Amino acid sequence: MDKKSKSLSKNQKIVLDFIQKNKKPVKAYSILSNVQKKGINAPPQVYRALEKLIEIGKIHRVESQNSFVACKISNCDTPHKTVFSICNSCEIVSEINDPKLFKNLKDFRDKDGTVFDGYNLEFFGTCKSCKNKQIENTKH
Amino acid sequence: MDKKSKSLSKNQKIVLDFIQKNKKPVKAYSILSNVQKKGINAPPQVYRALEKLIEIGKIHRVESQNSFVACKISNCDTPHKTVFSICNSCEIVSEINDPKLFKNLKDFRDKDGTVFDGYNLEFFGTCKSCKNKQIENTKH
DNA sequence: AGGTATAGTGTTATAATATAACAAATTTTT
DNA sequence: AAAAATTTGTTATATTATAACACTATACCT
Repeated sequence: MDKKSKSLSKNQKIVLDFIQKNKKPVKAYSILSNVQKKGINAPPQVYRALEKLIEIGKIHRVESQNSFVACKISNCDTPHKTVFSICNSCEIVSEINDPKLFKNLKDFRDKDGTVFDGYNLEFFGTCKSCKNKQIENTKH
Repeated sequence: MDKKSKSLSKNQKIVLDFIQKNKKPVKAYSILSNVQKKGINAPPQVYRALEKLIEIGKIHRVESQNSFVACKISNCDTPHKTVFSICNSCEIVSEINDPKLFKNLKDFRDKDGTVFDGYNLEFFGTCKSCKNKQIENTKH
């Protein structure tokens, strides 16, 4: 049994469920309006669930978007160590799981030798699909 | 002459000046209240200046804090490629300029081979000074 | 099982962060 | 000097997030 899978509360389940259903990251108030039929009425209920879900690593916060996305890494035991690629055009976000990069970041320490508890890395660019669309549009 | 140093507008100078005076990152509304005596009256004036200063690389946005900090890298010609260390305790932010890490990030491409225009990396931990204070407090 | 500590809930109000929209002034380019 | 582009000043409002408080459910302990 996984220590982290203590079982979520009602609101935590509702919020996680909604986030997992979405391929793209979702915003807090979008979550709110989508789960009101399930009995979540006010922002603090959403933000509390988000806080907990982030803490246990089930979701991540995409800082540059103020949005939230489900962790895609199975059996994720490393909350607060995240790498994303973000398309500047369609804003789609993918979680990156690159062992070499992961190791580089994990082992990094600064000039003082400080070790870090966590990190968040966001790459920005144009995703393949958007790049293709741009090329389409160039053809007169 | 540097292409980027086109000369800043009045509000841009005022805002940059204030950010550069501060060792810690500053928040937009803190900037506003501190430059009101210089004739900047409303949020949009601050946010516009911030937007431009970020664009030209004079300042960076610390995403996890919604705050803004002057670029510490002399002759910075790489806006949107930033690495910070952030103390969880005192929230002080240092810009990291590590050639090896820089190269790793610059050269990184994802599974599709996509090259990225930029990135933002934020490391979280406890800075030396805060760690020392914690040890002090342990000594009954 | 009963007591108590911990975590979660529901609610109202409000704080903090950020942008839209528009008219006027300034600077840059031609 | 006219046209174009940028910056300004302003009001209003949108978006994101938290404080505070009373209450309820769950876990945990001997």
